[in-house]
Amino acid sequence: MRIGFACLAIGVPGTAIRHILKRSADHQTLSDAIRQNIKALDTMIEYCIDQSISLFRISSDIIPFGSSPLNTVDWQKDFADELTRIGSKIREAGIRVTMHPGQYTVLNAVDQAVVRRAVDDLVYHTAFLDSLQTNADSKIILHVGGAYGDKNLALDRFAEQYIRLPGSVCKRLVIENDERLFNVSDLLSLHQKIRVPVVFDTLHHALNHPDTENPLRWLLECRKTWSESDGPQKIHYSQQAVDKRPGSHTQTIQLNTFLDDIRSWPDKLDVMLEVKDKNLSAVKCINAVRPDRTILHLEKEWARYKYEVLEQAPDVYVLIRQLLQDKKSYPVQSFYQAIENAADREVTTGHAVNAAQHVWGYLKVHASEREKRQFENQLKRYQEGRLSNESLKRFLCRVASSQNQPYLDQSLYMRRYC
DNA sequence: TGACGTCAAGATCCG
DNA sequence: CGGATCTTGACGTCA
Repeated sequence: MRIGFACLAIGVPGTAIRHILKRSADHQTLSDAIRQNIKALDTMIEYCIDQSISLFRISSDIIPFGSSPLNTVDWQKDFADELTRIGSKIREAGIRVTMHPGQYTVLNAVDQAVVRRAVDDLVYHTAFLDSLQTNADSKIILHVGGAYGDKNLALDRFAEQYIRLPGSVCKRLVIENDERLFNVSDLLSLHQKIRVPVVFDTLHHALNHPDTENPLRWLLECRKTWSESDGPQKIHYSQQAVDKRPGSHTQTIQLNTFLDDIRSWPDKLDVMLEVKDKNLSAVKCINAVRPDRTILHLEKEWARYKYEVLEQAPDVYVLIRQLLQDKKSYPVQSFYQAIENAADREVTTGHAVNAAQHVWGYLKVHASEREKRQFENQLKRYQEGRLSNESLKRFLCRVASSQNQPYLDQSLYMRRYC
């Protein structure tokens, strides 16, 4: 089983995608952003290789206004060398990259102008994957679109538009069940007509399924829609956030639930996680399913999580340190269970002060007298409620960056503030 | 006409 | 002036 994540990596410097607003989308701005975004993709692929993540969704915003006449940049030509280089890296590492146009790309619309824009968008996504020269398993995932009062007519319109698409687009296009209109049964009937592979989305299925829910049965039905050249069957997996709108994704993947859910699944399967903490959940789930993992992998994870856990729950911090003492063990489930528990705690001022002082312990060695005074002052202001936790961390993050402390730089404690 | 989703750009506020 | 914090954007459908 391969497990991947979508679009952005938390706590990985240099992977942020730049977004451009319409009103500032001039040639130079777009060109600069595209150069930066392609560089960010390269960094992201390096990260995937380093973490042995073999499934990754590239953000549709990698080329801002990629399918709009607003974009006058000939990016395929201007960045051909770099794109080819990244593509080779992806192929050599055996990474499967995919893309997923959003809810606003509606191929089955009644309005022909909307259909034209949807086609343009699919052509753009295809052009991007083609520019990397990835093979046919590198897919573009699309929802069927709107119902317009008659689901069957809407499905027919999708099929009509599909057969008109350029072959290069069809080669990559796959369809996904959605949470409201088109369930997995609708998609399988569409497959009967146009042979397009079906991505099974577990949470959408739970919210919108045919008479029999039985997820495993439908997962296996969808499996039949994937041919050899399409690559391994791909599914989307997410969990429902409690007390949120049905369909809202959780902050992190609950590992125990995930392991329960995958128990009956075939081994040769690509699972794209849809979750707020992105790469963090991907690494977690990979560590839990791969047989080649050792406690060294958990220690590496601990280095990233520890200050965050210390801030949330010092007792859990102590517990995890004990958990990692036996170097012959591999307590992956208890380790992540403890981290998930810590994340559910309220951060108290006392704990936050304790964590900040702990981090400062590393920084003060190389800090200037001025920075030392600043820290004492910031900490005092935080304790008095005159400074936010965020501001305090931002200060620590600035000092850590200036000291070039990658260990702290990449700590999740700092992730939102660097 | 606003909700839906998403998160950074852009705007504005504040010391 | 620079950093912190709030608001908007960009898309199409549907209630």
